[in-house]
Amino acid sequence: MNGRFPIAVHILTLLSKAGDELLSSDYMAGSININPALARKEISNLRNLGLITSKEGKSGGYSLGKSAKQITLADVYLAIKNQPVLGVAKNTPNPDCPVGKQINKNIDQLYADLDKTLLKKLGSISIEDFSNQFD
Amino acid sequence: MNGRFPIAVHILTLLSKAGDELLSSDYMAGSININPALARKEISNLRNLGLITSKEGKSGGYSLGKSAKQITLADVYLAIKNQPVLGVAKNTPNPDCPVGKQINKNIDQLYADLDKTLLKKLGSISIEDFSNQFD
DNA sequence: TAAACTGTAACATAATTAATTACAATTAAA
DNA sequence: TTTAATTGTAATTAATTATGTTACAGTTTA
Repeated sequence: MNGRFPIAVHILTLLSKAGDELLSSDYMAGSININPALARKEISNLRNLGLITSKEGKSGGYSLGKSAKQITLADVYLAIKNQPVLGVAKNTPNPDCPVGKQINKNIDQLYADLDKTLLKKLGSISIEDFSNQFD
Repeated sequence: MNGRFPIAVHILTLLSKAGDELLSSDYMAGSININPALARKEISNLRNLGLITSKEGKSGGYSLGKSAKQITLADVYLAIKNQPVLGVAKNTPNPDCPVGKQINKNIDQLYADLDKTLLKKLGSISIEDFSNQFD
C-alpha cells in the first residue's frame, strides 16, 4: 500500500462532501498538504478512470464522476496500481534448483489469491461509507 | 508487499524440503540468486522470531525452528513488517480542514481492517502447504 | 590449527517515490 | 476583449527506501 492511496481517498472524500460545488486542485492540495501539481497528477489518473470529472478555466475545478455510493475503495486501489495490487514476483532465482525453478510461479499465484481477498474487502466499502465516518 | 517476503518464503521452503539436513546461507542465497549476507540478514530476522534455528561454525547451517505445518505465511508476513502490514497513514494533512483533521485516523482504521483480512488469509496457508506445491 | 561456517555492522549503490518548477491551454468574469 | 484563475502535463530535481556489498570477528568441527 503506497502513499498514493491515502491521497486518492482524501481527494474523493473531499469531493464527496462538496457535492455539486467544484473544488480546485489548490484547495484539495491544501487539505492534504501536498503540492498542487502532485494532486493534479493523481486527479488526472482518477479522471481517466471516470471517478472524477473536471472543468477547465477560470472558476473551473473538480467533482465526482459518479456518485459516492458507486465508487468503492477497490476502484481506488486499482487506480493507483497498474500492476496486480500486491506486486509480482521479480527475483531471478536459480533455475537449476527445483525450488528456485518454480517459486515465481507459486508466489505469483499466491499474490493473485491475496489480491482477490483484498479487493473483495475493499469493494465492500464505498466512498460514501468512508466519508460518512467524518463529522 | 515488498521484496523481502518472497525471499523469506523461499528460504523457509528450502528448509522445509531439507528436513533435518542443515543448509548454509551460501547454498540458499545461490538458489534465490542474492548475496549471502543479504540472505543471512533475513534469516537472522526469522531466527529472532523462532521460525529458524541456526548452528554456528564449520558444518553449521540452518533448519526450521518449528515444523513446516506450524509456520504460516502470516508469520512470514508479520516477520518482514515491523509496522502494520499495509503501512500507516503518514501524511500531515491540514488540521483546519474537517476532512484533513480526521483522515489519518480513518485511514489507519481501514488499514488495520485490511491487515486483519489479509492475515486471516495468510494464516490459512502453512509453509508445508506452500512447499507441497513444488515437484 | 585450519577451514567452513554464522553474525553483524558499516557502507555503497540502485531504484522508487515524491516534490517542484514551469508553462501552454482553457474559460469566466471584469 | 483582456485579465485572472484555473486545469493539464512534461521535465527535472530531491528525498527516501530498498537492495546489495564488503569486511571481519566469532564459533565450531574435522
